[in-house]
Amino acid sequence: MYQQATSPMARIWHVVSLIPSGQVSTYGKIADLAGLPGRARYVSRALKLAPTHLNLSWYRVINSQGKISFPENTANFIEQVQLLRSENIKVNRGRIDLSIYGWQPDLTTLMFELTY
DNA sequence: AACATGACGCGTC
DNA sequence: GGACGCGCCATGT
Repeated sequence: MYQQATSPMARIWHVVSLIPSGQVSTYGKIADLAGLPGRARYVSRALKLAPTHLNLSWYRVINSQGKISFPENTANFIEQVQLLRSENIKVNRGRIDLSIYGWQPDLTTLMFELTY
């Protein structure tokens, strides 16, 4: 908002770290909040490249259709389902109800946490 | 330099 | 819902 103090990827990681437990967000929404509208694909790349020491809750990010983006029957898919369910999120065939679990960041969060 | 590839999104049919 | 097409752009070949 005042300057690009951090790299685009670092901003993405930051935003993802703000998603509360038990809730999910989407690639596109994360991109918007990170100041990268239209860059959903970049978010997926950022998650893949995220250093493990960040302990990022990558599994809280799904696609805009409310579905897990990994193909079913892949290790990643299985793991994501387990992690989501461990936070009491209902997952049916890779689908999550965004109207129930979708993260709705409030103004306070945006103003005090996203002042790049 | 040129082309292909994504943990994507959106409009259209 | 599903299947395309197109936009997006950093990376890899």
